[in-house]
Amino acid sequence: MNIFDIYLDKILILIKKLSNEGTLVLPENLNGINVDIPPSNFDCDISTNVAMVLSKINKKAPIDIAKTLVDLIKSADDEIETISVVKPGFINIKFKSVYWNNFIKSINQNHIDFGVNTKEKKRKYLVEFVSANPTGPLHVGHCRGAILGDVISNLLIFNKHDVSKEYYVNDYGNQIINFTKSVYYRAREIVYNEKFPIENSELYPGDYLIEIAKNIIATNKKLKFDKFEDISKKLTLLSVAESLKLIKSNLSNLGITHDKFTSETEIIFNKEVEKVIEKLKEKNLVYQGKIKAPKSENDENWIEREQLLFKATDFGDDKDRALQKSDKSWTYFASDVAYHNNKLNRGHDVLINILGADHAGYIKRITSVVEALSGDKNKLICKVSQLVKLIKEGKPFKMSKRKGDYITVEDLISEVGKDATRFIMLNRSSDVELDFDFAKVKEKSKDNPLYYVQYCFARISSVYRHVGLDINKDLDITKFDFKYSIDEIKILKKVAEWPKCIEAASLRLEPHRIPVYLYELSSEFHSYWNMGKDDSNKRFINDKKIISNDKLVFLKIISNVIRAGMNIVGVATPEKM
RNA sequence: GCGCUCUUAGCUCAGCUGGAUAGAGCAUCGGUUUUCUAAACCGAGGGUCGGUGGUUCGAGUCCACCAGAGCGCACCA
Repeated sequence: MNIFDIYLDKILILIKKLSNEGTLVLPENLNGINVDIPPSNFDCDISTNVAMVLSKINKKAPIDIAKTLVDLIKSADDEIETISVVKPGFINIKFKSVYWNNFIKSINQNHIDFGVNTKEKKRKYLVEFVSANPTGPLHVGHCRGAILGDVISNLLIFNKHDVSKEYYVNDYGNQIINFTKSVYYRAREIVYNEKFPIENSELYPGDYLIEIAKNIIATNKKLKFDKFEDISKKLTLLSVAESLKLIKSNLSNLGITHDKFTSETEIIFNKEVEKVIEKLKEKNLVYQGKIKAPKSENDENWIEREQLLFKATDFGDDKDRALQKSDKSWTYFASDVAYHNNKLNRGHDVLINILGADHAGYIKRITSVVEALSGDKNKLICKVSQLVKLIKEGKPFKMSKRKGDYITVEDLISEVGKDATRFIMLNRSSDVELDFDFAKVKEKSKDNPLYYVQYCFARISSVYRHVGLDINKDLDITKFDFKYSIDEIKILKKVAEWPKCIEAASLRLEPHRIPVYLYELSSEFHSYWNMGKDDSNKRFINDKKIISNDKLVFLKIISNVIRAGMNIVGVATPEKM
């Protein structure tokens, strides 16, 4: 629990007591009451709106309610230095330094769990992310969602939940056939010296297919590249496997590993689609019918056909969705329904899907189907990551798959590095388009927030190194002096916000709050560090090369929060820079 | 035409599920190194939170409408 919640509980107990005594009327819902961080221009530590929330139902001015509460709060708590009522009716509290001393003591004792959200009960999560078609290496477009999914998983794991990270392999359908054909023609190019039919727009032109073909030829000496139909099955397996090898290596370069790869082909082969459709039929959610043309669409182009449909409109979707194509084969949607049923059968409490912006239109139908199968509206949460606008040499860089003119994850990592990529991609809300400027990401200055935060950790490490200690080892200190200055307490107040940051980030699955917080904390620290230039009392190591226990603990606490945050983000905390 | 996401300082963006005088960075201008890492710090200027209404003690935040940007809208995956 964080210090704000602890105080909120105190206030709730107080007003409930007053309500029982009949001196205060409480609304049914107390959720509007909160304890928060006051704006920086007020000289206080926490602030509550309780009087304003209670004002209406008690038919009293907020200020008057606040005044009566203030006396009661003050008399019940001897750690309060000042408590005041401010304009609209806020109650502001400033603690004595002993309060912060106790705070430090408590996090120094259980530093490993500091920040972990203990309010939520432990649950089983399944996070599906990336799930890019296995037709080649990952490119920059996949990157943001990949990192988002990975960090959401880290965040849930940090909060002690059970998490399975999964990749759905779309190794079935026309795109895979075209991909396999492309490998086939590349192989013929090598074996028979036959020109690759580049004019065929269905085929994949990328050079990486040559590598894939070479690898397959080298490891399958007996394979003859004569008639495509004769080897298509075998070649598909081999090509997809090669592709996945590339993708896994890309992911590993980004610092990402999945726990499970589920194959679409396998889902279809195991008749899971039939089974789930049977299940939906029992619920009367599947029927043979026609989809109506959208109003604006040209009627001439619209082909109406009767096919097997899922009643997505029962769940708020704009149209019912096709499960079967006219040749009776399953649509992508049908196998995805089966895959989600498969996920549900494995007993997860919550499913999370990370999707790219171009798949946002798909959310309604898949959440509908999960609701239909599980009876739970909130079983599946879809998180969309918006596009990344690449900027190179000051200009937007457009990728074109046809020209083979796109930036792969490999290019990206070798140019700007894993950590900078992860930190920058996460530093913004996933709801917003992101500018990714190669020049800026590579810059080693405070323009680059990654280095700014890492530098903070490195400075702390440096102090420890100077007094012969290792920042990565536990501190064995039992004796404290507990004399912290106003400037140090200011940083400790920021540290106290860490659990709140984690809570907000995990509640809304918004990991960008973590880099934003780490930047703010680092900023406070750098600021303090520079005070040491004018005031030697603020230097960590004194003239006699001695550091106080207070300062050692102070640094330790800050470094632990930074390390924990950077671990969630998935980037390093170097001791020297 | 419909759906989803977005619109906050010159630029890039935060804003903790409705709170107080809306915050950072970049850019601009001016300062800070015999001392723990200057990849740092301090100061200055810069705003009709896209627009109009509404909800209430209180709106950048919620609702409606409008404008603009991006993404999507059949058996592709």
